[in-house]
Amino acid sequence: MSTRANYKTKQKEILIEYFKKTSGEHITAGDVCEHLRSKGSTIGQATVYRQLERLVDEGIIGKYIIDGVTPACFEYIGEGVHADEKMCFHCKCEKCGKLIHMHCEELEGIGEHLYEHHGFTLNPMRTVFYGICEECAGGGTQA
Amino acid sequence: MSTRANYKTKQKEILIEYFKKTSGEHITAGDVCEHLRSKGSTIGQATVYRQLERLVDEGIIGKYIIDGVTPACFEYIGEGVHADEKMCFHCKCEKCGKLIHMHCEELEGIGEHLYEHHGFTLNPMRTVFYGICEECAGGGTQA
DNA sequence: CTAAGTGCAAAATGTTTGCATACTT
DNA sequence: AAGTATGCAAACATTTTGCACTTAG
Repeated sequence: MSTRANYKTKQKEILIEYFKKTSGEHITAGDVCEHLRSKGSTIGQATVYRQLERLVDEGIIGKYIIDGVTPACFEYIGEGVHADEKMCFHCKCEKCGKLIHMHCEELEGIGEHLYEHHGFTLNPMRTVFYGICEECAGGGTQA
Repeated sequence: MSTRANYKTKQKEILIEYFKKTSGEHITAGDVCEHLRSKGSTIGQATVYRQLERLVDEGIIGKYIIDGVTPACFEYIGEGVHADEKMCFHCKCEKCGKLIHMHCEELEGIGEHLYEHHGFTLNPMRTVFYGICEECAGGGTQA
């Protein structure tokens, strides 16, 4: 957990740039590879995965596991900034598959509750709420 | 979503029995196959996966996605009973990998909150909270 | 008898790993 | 120069799928 040499490589820069640019979007490892390929600045997928993992560790991006079949997706968080400031939660609709961002103070409370009452330090970055989104629930039948 | 003939097959019975018996435990598809193999009543893994999916649909078992690499795990919920009664949440420790059951009324509140304020119908069955468990956080260095 | 479920094995997919090479410091 | 990151391709693990056969209704 500390064997992090952290060289400043071109590939890492590119990845960070890409995530910074797509801030707010959910990017999969595949998306990254594809995007890079189309940009000419190809990066081996092994490197992509390795750097992604590292960037998550460094808190630069967040990783969200959707369902284990669908590839995990990543999202820019910030470089120096700490996530506490945004505390962004995610909700995944089980019907339409949509991933919803959610900024909510009430929800932030659960983090505290979990800590105070259960000794569990919640990582909102990785936690995804599953359920049915408004459209799918109310709307009725959907795609 | 309704092409469910639902025959009463031996395999299905066996699976339900197994989950009923292991109520409270987290079982992976692999666990099921392995267990069955050792019991002599082998069931093709394709069937296991297919039935597991079905049982989840029927609300007999719940499915929990852990990290996308680790196999998904399942857990008995009940046959006639509806999950609302137990509202069991799960917390996954990112360090030791432990999956913690959690019965908590406070947390149940978030379901309501999500619905009332965000129109999102939470599925506690599939939602897993990620973070660091008490032992790993307080204890210090761990396995 | 007909439709549905089963089982085998192969396929598909996302992610990880080994090793030689290129690059950072 | 020494150590790290990269890249390719093969390896892995889990889950899905095709198809012939068996079973439930």
